[in-house]
Amino acid sequence: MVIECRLMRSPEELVKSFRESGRKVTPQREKIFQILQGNKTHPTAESVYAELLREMPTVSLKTVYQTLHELVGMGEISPLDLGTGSARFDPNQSTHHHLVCTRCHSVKDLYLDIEDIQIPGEQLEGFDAGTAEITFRGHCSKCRTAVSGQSQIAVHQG
Amino acid sequence: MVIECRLMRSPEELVKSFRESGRKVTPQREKIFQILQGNKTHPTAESVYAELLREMPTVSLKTVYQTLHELVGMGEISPLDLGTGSARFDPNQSTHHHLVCTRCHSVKDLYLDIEDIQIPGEQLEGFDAGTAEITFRGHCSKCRTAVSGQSQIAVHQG
DNA sequence: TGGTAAACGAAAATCATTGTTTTTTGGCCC
DNA sequence: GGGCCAAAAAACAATGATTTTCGTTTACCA
Repeated sequence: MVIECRLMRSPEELVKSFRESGRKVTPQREKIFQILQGNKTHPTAESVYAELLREMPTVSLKTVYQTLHELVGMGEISPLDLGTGSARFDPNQSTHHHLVCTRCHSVKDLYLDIEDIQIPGEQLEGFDAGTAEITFRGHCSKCRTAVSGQSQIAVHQG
Repeated sequence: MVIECRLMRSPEELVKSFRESGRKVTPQREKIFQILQGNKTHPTAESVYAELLREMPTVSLKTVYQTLHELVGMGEISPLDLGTGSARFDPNQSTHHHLVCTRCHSVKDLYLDIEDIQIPGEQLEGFDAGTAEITFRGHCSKCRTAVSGQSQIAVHQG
């Protein structure tokens, strides 16, 4: 499997693309583009909002959601539901999978060179599978230490 | 990879287990055990509640959530976040994956006989991956027909 | 059979997200 | 540069899923 690199376009290109598709470009939107560019933290709407607030104290969360949805619709970012409570958005559009820490909810990208997974036909029952995401769950290095440390005083928890 | 079969224990065994661990057994809980046993619909808390209501009109949703969480904590059922809006619970604890219909949100179990997936060490960075779930997204046979039919009148939507 | 901690039910609270309404503004026309 | 108008923003109410709170009831061990 060849891994191809597809990142979200640059803020400048997005501005152009927004205008071309009849969308308007506002300072709020431009700033959101910048926050997302090259962002590898798999931000939630809330975390984008928090960063945006630092420069635009009156911006509303609704605006963030709306812009993120526009970007998803245009195929610039991917929505991600990793079971961490809120939706995440990923400007990295390359084929990749995720490591999710079940303790601190951090997410790390994973590039796997795996063969296409074969699904036995009798189990498909006419299902048309377009995408396959693999989510690995466990503990990140930080939490692994924290958990083993913690277990000495709270063995019976969890 | 050998697929081993681990189902939720029977209602009778769960009653015993609840008592042994200091938990109390109420009629509400017993009924929830029965609803879950052998259930392959990946029910949400809400759908368990709906079924429970038929026999116990005064039961509260809170009771359902509490009991489901107890069962998750005891390892009898698995919580499942498949991006369908609400958490689902699966009494089937065998290693399996899921087909999720992006249109009607139905979920189907999938038993894949795949090798353990190798993660390149340099990408792991000390991460300790315990589980790997593969989620296939696409359209179930019903929705496949529905979607292609619909597209003739609403080509520009979506 | 009674005491007590656990579980229950009802309703309010919370969290993530979406709708609604009113006001503001980007981008085109002159 | 000023005006227009639909799109976007802001403020805020509303929704759906889940959790908290709190007063009441109940399982179960003594």
